[in-house]
Amino acid sequence: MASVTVFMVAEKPSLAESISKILAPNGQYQTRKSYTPVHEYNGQFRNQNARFKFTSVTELSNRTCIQSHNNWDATDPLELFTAPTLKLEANSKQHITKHLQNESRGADYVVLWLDCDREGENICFEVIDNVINSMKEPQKTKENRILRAKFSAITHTDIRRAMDNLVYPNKNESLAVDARQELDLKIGCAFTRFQTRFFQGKYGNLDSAVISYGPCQTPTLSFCVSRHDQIQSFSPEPFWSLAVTVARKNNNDKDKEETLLHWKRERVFDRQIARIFENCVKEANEAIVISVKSERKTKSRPHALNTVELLKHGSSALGIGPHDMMSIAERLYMQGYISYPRTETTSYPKNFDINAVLRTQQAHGVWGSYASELLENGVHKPSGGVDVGDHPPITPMRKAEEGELSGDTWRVYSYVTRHFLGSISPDMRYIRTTAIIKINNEIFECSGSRVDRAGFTSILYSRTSSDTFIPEYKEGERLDITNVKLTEGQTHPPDYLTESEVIGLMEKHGIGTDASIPVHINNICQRNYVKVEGNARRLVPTNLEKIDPDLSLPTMRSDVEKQLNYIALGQAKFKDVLDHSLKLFSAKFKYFTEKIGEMDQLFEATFSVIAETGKIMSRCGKCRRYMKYIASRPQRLHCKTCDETYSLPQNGSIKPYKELKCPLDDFELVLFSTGSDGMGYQLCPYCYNYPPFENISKGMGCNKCTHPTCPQSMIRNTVCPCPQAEVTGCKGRLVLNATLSTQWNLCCNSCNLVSAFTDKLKAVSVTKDEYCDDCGSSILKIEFSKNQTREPLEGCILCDDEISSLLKTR
DNA sequence: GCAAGGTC
Repeated sequence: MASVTVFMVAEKPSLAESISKILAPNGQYQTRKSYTPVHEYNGQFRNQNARFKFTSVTELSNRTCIQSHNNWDATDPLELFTAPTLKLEANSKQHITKHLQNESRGADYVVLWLDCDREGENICFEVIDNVINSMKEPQKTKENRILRAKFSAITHTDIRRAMDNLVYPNKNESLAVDARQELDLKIGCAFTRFQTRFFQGKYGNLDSAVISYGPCQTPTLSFCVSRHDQIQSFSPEPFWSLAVTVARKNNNDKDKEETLLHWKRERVFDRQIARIFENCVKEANEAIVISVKSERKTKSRPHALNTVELLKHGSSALGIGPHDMMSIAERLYMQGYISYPRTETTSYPKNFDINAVLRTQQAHGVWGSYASELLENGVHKPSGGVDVGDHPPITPMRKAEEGELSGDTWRVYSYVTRHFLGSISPDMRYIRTTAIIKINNEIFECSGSRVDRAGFTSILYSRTSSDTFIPEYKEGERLDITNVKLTEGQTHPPDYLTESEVIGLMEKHGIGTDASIPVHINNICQRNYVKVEGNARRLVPTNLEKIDPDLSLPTMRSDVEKQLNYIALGQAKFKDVLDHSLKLFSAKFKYFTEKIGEMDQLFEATFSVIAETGKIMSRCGKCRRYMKYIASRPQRLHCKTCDETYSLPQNGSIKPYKELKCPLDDFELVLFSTGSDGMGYQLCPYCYNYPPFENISKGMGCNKCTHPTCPQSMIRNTVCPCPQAEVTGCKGRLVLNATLSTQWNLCCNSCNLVSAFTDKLKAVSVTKDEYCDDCGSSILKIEFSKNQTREPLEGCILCDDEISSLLKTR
């Protein structure tokens, strides 16, 4: 019988392996090392003998970039909304692309085992793009040979069922993700650039390199800010409360217990009225017990552990921030101590072998006997929780003793294991007794509770809740009043949100995912919008937090999500939704830029205007007055008279330099030193050129070898693009310079006009003996720095729009 | 230098 090849792809290596284990006959397969491992086995597929090849992707995701609009200075942010976007390969993607192409060569079928959510569907289509041309008979394959496995848990039944019911990938769901990516990118970039530029040009002590905006990070920040506003606008109110103690009659003095009662009215806000109540109680001779009730109560064991719960507990109880928590959990997972730490699921899947996990902990030095007891007496099946079908809950995978893991790693492992044990332990049971006591006509109560069965609390908490006792009162019993006191208090504002509360709010409003919540919180901390304070880890906004309220509502995200849903369900076209949303946000953006004056007033209250900050540094080449140096990030120079801000190289110190002037533009030079090598560079803050200037200004050509027509430097045939050329008759030629390694610029050797590349470029060179067909200028080759992932450009500096858009002329 | 979403 003929044999077919079935090529299968999972989202990560661990999944390819565990699914192979389930599907391969007798769990037997061969593993071959490649970019990611490939598992192979023989079996049956659609009644044919088949060779299965199962591999995975890791970092396939494409990055979307906005072509030719990377220059912050040359692009109006509003243009970003209509600019074309590009899907570009991440560096390491080249390997995975090749890997997929090689491994799928000659395949008859492709089965996609990517996570069953929209992101997964989107990756399906990326995989398809990469394998389609390697498959046997590519033109025929599209419809019925590329198949999607839909699974919700990594269990035998679920995986087998998925294999027997293969479907087709859903293009609409994938398109919804494409739309989200494009929207997030364009909106994020436009607002971030505008905000950053606007405020950095104006204020001196903004302590952040960038003032970012995003549909997740901004609402996250706004939770913290609205609590801050509540606290600021809070005015305390005085209140009065009655504290009454009673004691049983007929008791000897020595064991006469006094019990503090709780006033049913709690407190009143009027002093006069409080006095009336106080007198009313003071007039009474005794208190009467009206009723005594005992109730059995239970506190339920926790659901199985998911990521959000782990993060919340980490922050509130262990003092470990979400970002650190994830890297610790990641490490524990990689070393095989715990299961996959990114999951939303809070209930153990049906086939989850709880006892097997328990057995791994039986010999544990701390909780081994507890685990054994559970095994003997039977576990308490967890109730409630949801199986989202992504990954099983977070559980321990193998035993680790305290000495084996260090510090926080051990504390996290210990919590994961205790939580697991707690989630299958009996509920906590306690008895609560409440006595209602009347004094004149005022009602008081007191209550106590006694733990009947500690249940899960004995393993999950280091301290189990202790009992509180009250005397065994009887109905109708009369008590002595031993003390009546009117106490005065003040209402307090709510406290700042704890990190744990913010995580809860994000989850509730659907902001971010289990994987990205720590990233968003980390972002707003790192960019100085909030600070984590105290052991309780409360997020307190800094001065940077004032953003337009309309744009920071958590509903911003969910409204967009609604639109995206229509795409996913096939009820709306990708383009229509995208156009609609882009138009909407572009209108919001226009409104925002017009209204920024109002926001500005808020800023003026907390920040000093740039002209009033900084220290005097060097003279401006235009007005000849002194400019001020602003040290807060990003360091820059500001000229008050011209109202201009000039950027400086970062990560180094700036000093005045001998009052020497740049021959090109009259700006005074500064000394830039990085400290690490102790070397200083003399630098013109305006054109970024550095000595020897005399060569440039004399039109001598190369500023390295000083040769007037050095081929390395001179763009031989390129006339100066200076706008005054026709008037001034400038016939200069351009000289190519590089200053401070990445700042490339072109300088006219006659009129000294400088055009600088503001993007970070790896290299700019002149293509030898190639000239533009239209104007005869030299052809320029531009290579971008690594992190830009842009293809090199080649073209004429005067005629090629893309190249000239990279240049800013000063 | 800018988003958010996956993965390592």
